[in-house]
Amino acid sequence: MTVTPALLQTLPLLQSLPQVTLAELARQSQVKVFNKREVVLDKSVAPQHLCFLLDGRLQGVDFTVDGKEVGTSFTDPLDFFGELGVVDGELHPETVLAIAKSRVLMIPRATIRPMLVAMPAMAEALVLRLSRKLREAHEQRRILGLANPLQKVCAQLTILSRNSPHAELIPDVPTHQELAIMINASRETVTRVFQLLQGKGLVLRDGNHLKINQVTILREIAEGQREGP
Amino acid sequence: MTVTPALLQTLPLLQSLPQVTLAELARQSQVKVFNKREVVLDKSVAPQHLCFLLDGRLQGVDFTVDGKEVGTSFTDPLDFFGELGVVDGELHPETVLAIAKSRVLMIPRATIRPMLVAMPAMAEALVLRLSRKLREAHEQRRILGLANPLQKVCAQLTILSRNSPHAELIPDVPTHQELAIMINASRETVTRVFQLLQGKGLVLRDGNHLKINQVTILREIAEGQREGP
DNA sequence: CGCAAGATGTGCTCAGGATCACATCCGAAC
DNA sequence: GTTCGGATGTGATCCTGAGCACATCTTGCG
Repeated sequence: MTVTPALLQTLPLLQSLPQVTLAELARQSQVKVFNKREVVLDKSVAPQHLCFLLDGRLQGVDFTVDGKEVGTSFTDPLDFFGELGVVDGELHPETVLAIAKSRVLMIPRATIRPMLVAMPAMAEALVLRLSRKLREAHEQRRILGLANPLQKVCAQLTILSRNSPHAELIPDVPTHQELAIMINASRETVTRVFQLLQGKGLVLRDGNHLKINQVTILREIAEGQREGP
Repeated sequence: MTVTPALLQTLPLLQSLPQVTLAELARQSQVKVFNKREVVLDKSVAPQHLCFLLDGRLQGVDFTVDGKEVGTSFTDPLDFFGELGVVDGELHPETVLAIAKSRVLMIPRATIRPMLVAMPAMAEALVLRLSRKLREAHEQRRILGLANPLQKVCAQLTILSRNSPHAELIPDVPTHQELAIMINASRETVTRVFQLLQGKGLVLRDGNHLKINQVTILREIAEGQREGP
């Protein structure tokens, strides 16, 4: 698949670049398609590309020695990932998996890294995004401190909904298992929470998507201001 | 207390700066002393300073509505914090508390922010440090997925020891309560784990410090490769 | 030196969620 | 349409760590 400068310009990180640079980047970039469950980036390798998710959904996961999985992040379309390895040359801290069919744009490290440090506008955009990622990590950590699985699920759904183009609809919604590892809960517990939420008409499964009826109520439950028995 | 350029030069982030700039920064900076349990940075305010910990130890904490506390990070001497607000102007995501008597150097946002974006060497240093903070957040998240409190405590101690000047000695060691909120455990559980570790002679409390006998063994326990019955 | 506050140590109880074991259900591929 | 693998739904059991209630030990401080 060919990459056009116009496509690159839709990516927030690259918006400050002049057309000529975009054209050059486009020539060096490639797009790969990943099916559900395919590995996009492995924990044991140093990423050689800065990656942008065009569509679909990815999840960052990590494994403990006994095989248990923890989830650290979801990637939404247009966001980038793999930047840690690009920046410092170290390994990627987590494995990135496709949890829905996804298209990923990849720009070689050798091309993009010099720009990231030499062009102040790009450096600033990178710093701002890294800062937001840190804020997201804090927020995710906060969820893990919540009192019960109901609150945790609601908090996680709130985040997913906030990052969606339409707040009331979460596209390519993660499976119960994928949600479970994000909030340190078992798959069955997440299923039981969903039964409760669906019973109350707060969420509705629609094929690959999840409709949220009132995000506000979910947020209130997450905050512990509303009960769910 | 007066701030000297020589002091500033000991800080990794500022090492690339010329003497004249350091002198100017020194004039604008101040050092504050915080006693144990004092608030260094509040979650509800946008930081107006880039802060460097000179000595002591700080902890980032967050609160849930029901008053429960979660801990997100420890700050070791010479590291900086408060950069998120400096960079993007938003609120600081966590409250930073002194958990030991600490000295903090503060540089006004208005002075330092322009340098951070305009000087490529500083921008790169900032990007590298933000990247490392993200890696640290991932690692902390990983700990929360471990199977039992013994493993979690050992993993946390391993990190503290790794960041110490001497791997075998953790200065200003956090209290059981402070450790507990980092690993999502109760204070009592952490106490019981410490009893076990001390009984085996793996760690030794020495006033404000903690001596670690063999970091390797701790790491093995954290990895689940060694039992602790 | 003695006091008070905070930190640590320890037993007991109990609930909540992990785990296991299945029974559906659904959707993609053929 | 059929089939099959993954996803979801649900009960029963068990066990760990939270929570409570104290006792004891440190430490800073007047």
